[in-house]
Amino acid sequence: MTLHSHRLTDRDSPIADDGDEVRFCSTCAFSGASTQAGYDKAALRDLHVLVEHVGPYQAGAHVFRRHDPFRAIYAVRGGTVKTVAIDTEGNEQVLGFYIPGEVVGLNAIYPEHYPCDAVALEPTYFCRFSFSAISALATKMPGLQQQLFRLLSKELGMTSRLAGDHAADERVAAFLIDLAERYATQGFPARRLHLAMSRSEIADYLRLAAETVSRMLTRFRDLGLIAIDGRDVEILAPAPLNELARNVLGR
Amino acid sequence: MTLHSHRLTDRDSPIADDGDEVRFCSTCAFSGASTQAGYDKAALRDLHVLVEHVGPYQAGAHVFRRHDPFRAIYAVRGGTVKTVAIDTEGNEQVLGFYIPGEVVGLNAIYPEHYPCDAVALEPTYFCRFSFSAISALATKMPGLQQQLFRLLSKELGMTSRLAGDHAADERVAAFLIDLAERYATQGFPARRLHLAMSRSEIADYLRLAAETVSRMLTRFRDLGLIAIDGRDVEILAPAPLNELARNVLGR
DNA sequence: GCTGCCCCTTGATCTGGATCAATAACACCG
DNA sequence: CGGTGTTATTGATCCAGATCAAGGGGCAGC
Repeated sequence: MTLHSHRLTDRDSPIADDGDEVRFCSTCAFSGASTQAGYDKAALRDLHVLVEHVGPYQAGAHVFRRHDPFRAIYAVRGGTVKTVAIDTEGNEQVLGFYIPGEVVGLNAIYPEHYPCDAVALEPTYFCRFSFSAISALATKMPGLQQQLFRLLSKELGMTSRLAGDHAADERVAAFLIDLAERYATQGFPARRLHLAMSRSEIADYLRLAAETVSRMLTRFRDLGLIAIDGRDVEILAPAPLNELARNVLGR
Repeated sequence: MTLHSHRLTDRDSPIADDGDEVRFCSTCAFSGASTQAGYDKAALRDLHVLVEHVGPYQAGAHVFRRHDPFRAIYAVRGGTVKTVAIDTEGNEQVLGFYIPGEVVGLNAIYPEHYPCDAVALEPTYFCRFSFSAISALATKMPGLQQQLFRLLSKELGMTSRLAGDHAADERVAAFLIDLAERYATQGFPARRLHLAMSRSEIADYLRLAAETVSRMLTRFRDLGLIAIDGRDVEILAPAPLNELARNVLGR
């Protein structure tokens, strides 16, 4: 039905048609910005004008690197990205995974340099927005300003929930539930999901060992909560998973 | 020299004089907003008009509670606050400590309800800003908008650094260094700090047990890195502490 | 000055998840 | 196809920090 669910089944045309700008934007992270506070045609055109479509970035390619000067934020159009901070001992710390409709780079506003790397996990396309341009535009478009505030606040909430000390099973359950919900928001089926990231990347995100993630998934499978086929996961029993995830997701 | 350092030595007059609005604002979280993009006198007056001075909140008093509808953000004027999320098992999860010049409540923008409690740790005063009013004003005052973005992004960075998996000694060192630096930013002496929070609150913030925090402080003392007198801490050897804190603080 | 209540420290044990180690299941490619 | 590198699973052991337990110390109220 939507562009995104279409993409899931048609890997040969992985991005939305750029021709129809308005329809394109309805699937994007800033869709709410225009419709919210009354539809300002001119402002909406400004938003479309300042966007640059970039990609594809192949799996493993860097979208930006730590210490690069902050210029732009990236809305994922298709594909998946991770943001990673690598500490002095070389441990990878995954800060987040971003799927279509989500925005990468907001944590660079304050330091004015990206504090982490952004790496594509599969061929990935973005809308790139110059931050100075989009914040200038936000001045004329209260809905856009509001949307930026909301995006930042949302990510803040997500990050602090992840920061809590939770048992491994709760973390893994929360990861699955959260990802499934985010895909659902973008119009993907809510029960089946494809993990673009490795077990070890999930572990680096959840602050667990890859072995622990694997064990938890196996346990969930043995309990009949999920079905696993490599990186394809089907959620069979959302209720008990939600129960596990509850504390992590703050409900 | 500044109002804040004055307060440290004069506990009887714990807040800045409200009479001199401009001087007051020069110590506040939004000081950069006005001076940044050219000084707009009218806009600055708007900012002063929309602020409400609230407090004191006594130690233990709630500033807002989880699930309260989000209306305002609070800039700490004097005192200390913690934000806390309490999970279903009753474990306290401290999300942050806020000292004068810092802003509480930004994580409520997206959910539109406060996702945590805010509790004063000592008698505490705030500037309260209606969020709808301040974001409306931000539209006319690019510097203010920028400041809000920066505050959100800064907190995002802080939270995700805390979320990393770091050893207990690294966490505690980072806590001390970070707090000392934040006090220093506000004009307090950089080497001596008074902890407004208990060991157990520090532990709930760092995701450690209170006993572990205590042991780490003792270890640092035995190593000659700090001097401890109850809740007063003096940093004797910043270099090794910084070294420990490095990975946590992302340097 | 005494009493009760926290908060803090210190010591002794326990445990969840990390780490180490060994296969197993792939995917890619010549 | 089989070979090779990568990713995932499963089992065995270990350890940092949690938990349990027992004082010690400050301070408010009486």
